[in-house]
Amino acid sequence: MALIKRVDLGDAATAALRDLILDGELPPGQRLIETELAERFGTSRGPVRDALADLEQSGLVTSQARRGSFVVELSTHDVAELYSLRRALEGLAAARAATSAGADDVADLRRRAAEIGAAAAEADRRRAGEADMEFHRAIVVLAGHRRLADSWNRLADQMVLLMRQLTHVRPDIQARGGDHDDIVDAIEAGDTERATAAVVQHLDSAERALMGFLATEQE
Amino acid sequence: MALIKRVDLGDAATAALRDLILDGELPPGQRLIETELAERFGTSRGPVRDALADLEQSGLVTSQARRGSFVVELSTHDVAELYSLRRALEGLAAARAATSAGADDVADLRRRAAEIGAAAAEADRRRAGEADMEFHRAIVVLAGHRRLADSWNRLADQMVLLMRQLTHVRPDIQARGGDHDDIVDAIEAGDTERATAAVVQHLDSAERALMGFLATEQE
DNA sequence: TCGCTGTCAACTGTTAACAGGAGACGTCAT
DNA sequence: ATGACGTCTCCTGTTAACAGTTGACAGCGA
Repeated sequence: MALIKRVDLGDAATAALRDLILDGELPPGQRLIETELAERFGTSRGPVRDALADLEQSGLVTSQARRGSFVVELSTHDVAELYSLRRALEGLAAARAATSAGADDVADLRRRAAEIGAAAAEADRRRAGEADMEFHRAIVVLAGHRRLADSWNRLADQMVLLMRQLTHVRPDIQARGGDHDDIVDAIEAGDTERATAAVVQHLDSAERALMGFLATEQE
Repeated sequence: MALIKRVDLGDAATAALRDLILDGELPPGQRLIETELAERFGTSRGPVRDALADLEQSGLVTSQARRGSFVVELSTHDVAELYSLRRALEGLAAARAATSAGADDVADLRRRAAEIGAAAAEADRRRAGEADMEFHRAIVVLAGHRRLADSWNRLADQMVLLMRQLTHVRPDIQARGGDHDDIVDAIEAGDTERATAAVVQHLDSAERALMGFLATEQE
């Protein structure tokens, strides 16, 4: 029995617009005109307004009253904010995951960590980046904390946009994996302190690598 | 020259609805009917929908598709989520505040801490609760971290709702101050580790007190 | 008495139309 | 040539109307 598709145009528009932005079709700084998007999606402006409001909360869009909406442009300052907040959130997530994860959860994490390595080995940066985000997302999900997940998801969208923004300029960034295993080990051992420390350190080095690249990139 | 008030009905409706909820006029579980609110605010349903969407992001309202919106009811599970996330966010905030706060910032914090004590001494729980939130908010603002502040503000709204929900049942909860001073001391000293630890410990004991109360309350 | 079915009212999701503000462009004066 | 002013167009904020769903309730049958 196939359920009948019961689309909510607002949600559909949100998903469609998010994809347009994250796929780079609408570049950072791009002005977003409600009527234009509505026509593109085949709806009226209502659902588009919903989508813009949603994505503003996700940090992908900024709105200026009576001026319009724009795809956000992330700066190095934003990178610093994103990573510092990720450390706080994912540190908590890893600790909780360490206490709650079962054997199959750990196996799943290992599989994901391996996927990152495999993609990196093939120099498939796109796939490696996505696998990396999925690895981190899996830990957040394991934490079993709705509000934590909500906050993290907003950052995740911005991270994808950030990567898009960077690889567009020069596709050279990707955290070499490796310490993903440390994280999984700590979670498997149920060691909350070490799990937190491993995640924090991992994110720290990722940020440093990114910042170093941006520094050389900018002058 | 007084600026001409340039109201955005959407924002105004959000503020109005938030006040209605946080003042307890719309109790937890209350069904929120768009047309009713629109009439109450003297607008059409558009701005009301904006407000509902906003407050859903803030965690004050839940929406079920085609079923309507409701004021959220917070459970002990939600309390646990709120406090664990607050520890993560405010721990980071305190650390950043410790590195960035100037002498006048510290003085401001001391003033706020004293206000909490004063209100508590007069057994004015309402005022003490508000002063407490403002103290914590001040630290978050000092952190100078937009995304952190955004995440925290969502939780803050839910905290106010939580207090409203509880003091309505039995107005007996209020974290006795005291360790607020420890937090300020650490920030003044510029000691990030201690600042984080002080905030975490403060929130930890506040949560325990609250949970203990809820445990006795429920049976 | 209990369960099923069909009707009905209410409310949400969606659309189309209206009004005012903001920026762009051309014109005019200096 | 340059700057100020006025017009004009486009777009957002807002409103009102339309259509489909949901839950409730009454009536019917077992």
